[in-house]
This record gives sequence, C-alpha cells and structure tokens, in this order.
Amino acid sequence: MVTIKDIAREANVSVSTVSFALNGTAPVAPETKRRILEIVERLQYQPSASARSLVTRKTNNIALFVPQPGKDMFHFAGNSLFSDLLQGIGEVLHERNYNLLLAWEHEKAADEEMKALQMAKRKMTDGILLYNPENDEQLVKNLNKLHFPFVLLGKGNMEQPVHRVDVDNFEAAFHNTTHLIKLGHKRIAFISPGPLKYLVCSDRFDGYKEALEAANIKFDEAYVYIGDDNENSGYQAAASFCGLKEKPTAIISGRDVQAVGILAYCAENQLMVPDDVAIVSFENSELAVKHGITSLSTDVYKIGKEGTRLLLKNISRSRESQPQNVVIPFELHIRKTCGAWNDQEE
Amino acid sequence: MVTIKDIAREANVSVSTVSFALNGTAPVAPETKRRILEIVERLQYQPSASARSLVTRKTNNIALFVPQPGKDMFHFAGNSLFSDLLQGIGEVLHERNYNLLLAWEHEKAADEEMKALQMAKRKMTDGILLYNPENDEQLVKNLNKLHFPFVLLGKGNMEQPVHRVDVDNFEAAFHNTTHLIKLGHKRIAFISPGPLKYLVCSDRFDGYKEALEAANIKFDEAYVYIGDDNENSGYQAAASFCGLKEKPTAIISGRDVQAVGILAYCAENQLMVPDDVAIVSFENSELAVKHGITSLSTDVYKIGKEGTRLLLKNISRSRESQPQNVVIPFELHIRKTCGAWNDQEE
DNA sequence: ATGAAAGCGCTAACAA
DNA sequence: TTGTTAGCGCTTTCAT
Repeated sequence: MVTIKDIAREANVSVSTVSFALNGTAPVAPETKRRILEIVERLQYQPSASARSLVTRKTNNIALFVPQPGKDMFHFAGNSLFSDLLQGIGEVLHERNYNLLLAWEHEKAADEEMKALQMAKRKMTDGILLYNPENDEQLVKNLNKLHFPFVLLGKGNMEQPVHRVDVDNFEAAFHNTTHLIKLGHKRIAFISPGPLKYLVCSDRFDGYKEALEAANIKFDEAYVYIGDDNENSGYQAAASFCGLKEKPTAIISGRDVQAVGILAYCAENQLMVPDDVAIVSFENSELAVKHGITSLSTDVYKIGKEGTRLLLKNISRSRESQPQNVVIPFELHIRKTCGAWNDQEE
Repeated sequence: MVTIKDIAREANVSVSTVSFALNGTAPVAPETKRRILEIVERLQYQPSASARSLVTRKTNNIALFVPQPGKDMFHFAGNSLFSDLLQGIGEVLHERNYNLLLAWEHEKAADEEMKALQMAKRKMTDGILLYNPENDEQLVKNLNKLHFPFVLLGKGNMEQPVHRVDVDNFEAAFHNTTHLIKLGHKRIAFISPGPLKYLVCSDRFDGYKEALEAANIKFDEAYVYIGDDNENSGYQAAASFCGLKEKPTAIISGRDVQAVGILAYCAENQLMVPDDVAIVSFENSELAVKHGITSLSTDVYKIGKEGTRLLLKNISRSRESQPQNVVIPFELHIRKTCGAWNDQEE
C-alpha cells in the first residue's frame, strides 16, 4: 500500500511538503510540486480516507436514510421516484466531492440502536438525509440533541424544528383548485392523499379551501373524502361524490393512483371525463402519463438536489443555523382529464 | 465528543482495557466490564469509525456501483428490480454489520478518475459490488491489478477472470422457448426486454435462437421485436407480429409488463390466450401473478444476496480465491397464458 | 519553501 | 487481568 511517506521519500521531501502540495494548504515550489505530482501519478497514490478523516474530522460522506426498500417507498408513484431522488442527490454530492452512504433500519430499533444515530456518533458521515421517514420523531429528536446536521426530505409533519425540503402543498392545492375554477367549475370535490394529520394532507386541504374562498365558492364538507394510497380509495370517493344530489363537476385527486380509481368508477358508470367530471391530480407519475391524467408534479429530483445543498451548507457552517424550509416549485401538467387539454400540446 | 479515553478515565482503567472489553479481544474481569459497559451506555459512546479503520485496515463498508441512476437501470425489468437488489444486499450486510456506499460514475471517466478505483485506493470500502456495469472491462482490469475484492452482479461478458453472480439468461430463454416448443408451437416470436447491447438481452436472444435450432425450427427475423420497459412495447410487438401473414402462435415476452401489453392487444383483437396466442414471460413479478402470466423468475433479490455473500467471503479470506461464478437458479411459474395450465395446480 | 513533530482515536503487542 | 506504548496515515502548527 502506498502512503504519503512513500511519496515523500521518493520525492526527497518531507511528508508535510507532500501534504501541502496535494492540498494546497501551503506554498510549495513549482518544481517540487511538479515532482511530487508526477510521483503521485506514477505510484497511483490516493490518501487514505480514514487517516484523513481522523485528523480533519470530516468524512466527506453523507448518508441517505430511507424507509425499508422493497416497501412502498420505491414503489410509490412509480419507479422513477427513487432514481430521481438519487440523481438529484448524486449530482450535488459529485460536484462537492462527497460520497453517499445508503441505509435503512432493518427492524424497528429502539432509540440507541437506530442506525442513523450510530452512524452519526461513529462519525461515519458528516450529515444525514432523511427521506420520508416513518418512525422518525424520536430519531429527529436524538439527532437534534447530538447537534448533528441533517435534513428532512419530503415530509412535513415534524414537531421538532428541522431543516426540511418539500413542495409547498398549500400552494399546490391552491393552484390545482384555481385551475378548475378558471375552467368554470363551481362544485369541486377534494380527495386527501391520506389522513389529515399529515401536514402534506392538511396543507393541501387548506389550499383547496382557500382557493374556494378566494373565488367565493362556499366550502361543502360533503365534497371532501379522506383517501389513501389504494386505487380503490379514489373509486370510493367518486362513488361517494356521485351519490350526492348535487354532484361535483370536478374532483381534485390526492394521488395519481386515486385518479385511476376515479376513472374506473366513471367508466363503469358512463360518466365522461372531463365533460361530466373533470379531474386534476397530484404526483405526475407515470400513471398520470399513461392515463392522460392532468397532474401536478412534485419534483423529487429537485427535492434531492436542494436537500443535499441545504445539508452541505449546514455541514460547512460552524454555528447551527435557523431551521430552513426549502420549497420546491411545482408544475401542473395538463392532460386530458381536466378539460383544458389541447391536442396541439405535448 | 466522547472518546475511548473518556470511558477509560471514567472507569478508572486504561484505554486498552476499554478496547478489550468492547471488542472481546482480551479477557476482562466481569465487574470491570460491567462498569465499562455501563459508562459506555451512559455516555452514548461509539468508537470512531475512521480511527478504528485506520488501525484495523477494515472499513466495514462495501460499495455498490451502478450505472447512472435515472437511466434504464432502475427502470429495467420493472420497478421492483433495484429495491429487490438492495434488499438482498442489505440483509447480508446488516447481518454482518457492514454499511453500504452507493455510487456511480457521473461521466465517462478516464482510467484513473474512475470512482470505484478511487474508493478502492482510498480504502473507503473493503469491497465492491459491480452491478451490470457498462464501461467496465477497463475498471475490472484495474481492480484486478489492485487485487481489490469485487464481485460482478448480473453481467457475464467479461474477459477478465472475475467473481460473478447472475442468472443464466441464455439458459432461461432456452428454457422458455423449449417450453413452448414442447407444447407444440413452431412459430414462436421473441420480444427483447431491451436493446440487444445489454447482455441480458443478447443472452436471451441467443438462448431463444439456440432452442429453435435444437428443435429444427428456422429462425425468422420478423418474429423478433426489441421492446422496452413500457407496457406499450408489448402491445406494439403483438400488433407487429399479428400483422404478419404467418402469425406466431406463441410469444416470448421479455418482461411481465410487456406481456400485459400483449394481453391488452389480444383482448382488443379477439385473440384468445393461450389458444390463439400462448405467452411466456420473464420476471415473475406481481404483475405476472395478477394477470395469470406464465413467467420465469429472475431473482434479483438472490443476486444481491449471493453476490454480497461472495464478496464478504472474499474480503475475509487472506489469499485470493479462484474466480467463482454463482448461477442463480430460475424457475418457470406456469400460469394461464402458456397453455400448460392445470387448474389443480398453484 | 520546507521540515520536525505532535496528535487525531483507536488497536494490539508486550510487560507487568 | 490490566497498563504502557507504539503505531495506523494523515494534517497542521511551529521552527527554520
């Protein structure tokens, strides 16, 4: 194994000079530097990561924590989700010369066995990216106590003060609702992607109500359905709405998969989309493309990118900074289900 | 930051005793050990990874190298692929107390800039898992020259002697084709799961042709379609085949999602499956179960698992061992689309 | 511009 | 059973 000593000996200089030449941490005579670099190249020398980490107290690693793979996370919203996230993270990391540790809890671990916590304490990584964590509140609390740099990706329902990157779900729902209103709809139903205890959901709900109010449309409790991640919840919601005397003319679907359920219901019941029922969804997954569903994108690539940027920023800062909440802009992809489709497009 | 010294001081013992107690590398009096452990617990001590690595020359990391994410790799063969791979790798790693570094080349890097090589030389990892590498031959050569432990996952066209874990795609395709031949089919079409530049694809293609030849069936170029990971490619393939004067009586689908596309085409065109068209696919995903598609399993989970096992075995061995080629067995799951279905089964 | 030397946190002889 | 000590390969004062 070739070490800095080998280089030093070969170049007839001290190890510190080699270090200076390699890191630019002190002036080195051009000729000396040339010689050193040449030898480094010839001997294929690379400094030992652990030796360097030990003294600099920096690993140049960051760790991405995800829920169990194989569980919904990778499957949620189609397969592009995770690769998009990685792509975003990877680009920033590569640019800044960081490496990525990928980890997940294998079983529900009690407090001190949490892998993320261990990695932090063992100084295996300089910071942590928490993607859509599940049993998290406790982990976040511990990380905070350690004053260890970390950023939450795509999840908002924390009580703890945390750095976080996510789409602005309030604005997104406001946008979707307003889009329908502009198309002339007055009876607009809302399906939540999940229980309202999740901030994603309640934010969307608020955005929906706010948009109605802004348009002077009165909010109707009967037009709200709390869905989940099953296609069937969209189907059920549609069934529920269409059972009303005053059927809505448009539905805001919480996820693309719910929209598919709505489409199924409509097909079964001879309802034309978008003429009888217009649909606008969230996610803009492959499902949306496949079924021609108008859907608002929640850009996971950007979440990865901005999240990593934020984390790196916090790592390099000496003092802790105010918890920051980065908001990723969204985009509404118009397709056939909302009634604003134009064949020229896309 | 709490170090081994803090523990030693607090416990009134030397650092070596603490080390011994923690690692079990020397006998320690039960009472002493108890005291040490209690303090470790209280102070939440975790040994520094880099300090330990530096002296033990072991990182307890392994690195998984993948082609660019966001490219076909994650999409290839449906979305479960990557998560299955990770699951398999993760289980073994977790069991053995290893961590996972995930990396990919961001641009075609010249020899010495290859990330995998750098990580090896910097001793950031104890071994490397190479998943389906693209520009690899050179990397493999370099890794071999370094005598650095690595294992190839899911790819076989190496000239270099390497450890490798894969399904035998040639055999798998041969098996699928022969299965159809045995059922009496003579006009058998083939859909590639992707471009033939991928070894998975060309191997399958070869296996298909070989099986035909073995049965004295002449190969017909018109019976070949290069598909992709969209359902539509199956649909298109079916349309293309059925446009021929001599329609095939059976189709080998490259992925389950393609088979679904074929089914859709058949449904639309009043073709009975398996009577008019028999279908045999690869992947044996949930899609296959759901649609009753006969499908051959290519178990990526096992590839991950066995690959990691093999790598870890090589890491712990002192001398280098004979390149080993682990072949993951496949299994053809008979369902309704191939005509060999029997209601008693499953 | 360069070198000597201390020390990062740990393990592992070797002594006691 | 425990302590002393010498490194592991590097960075970084502090001299020169």
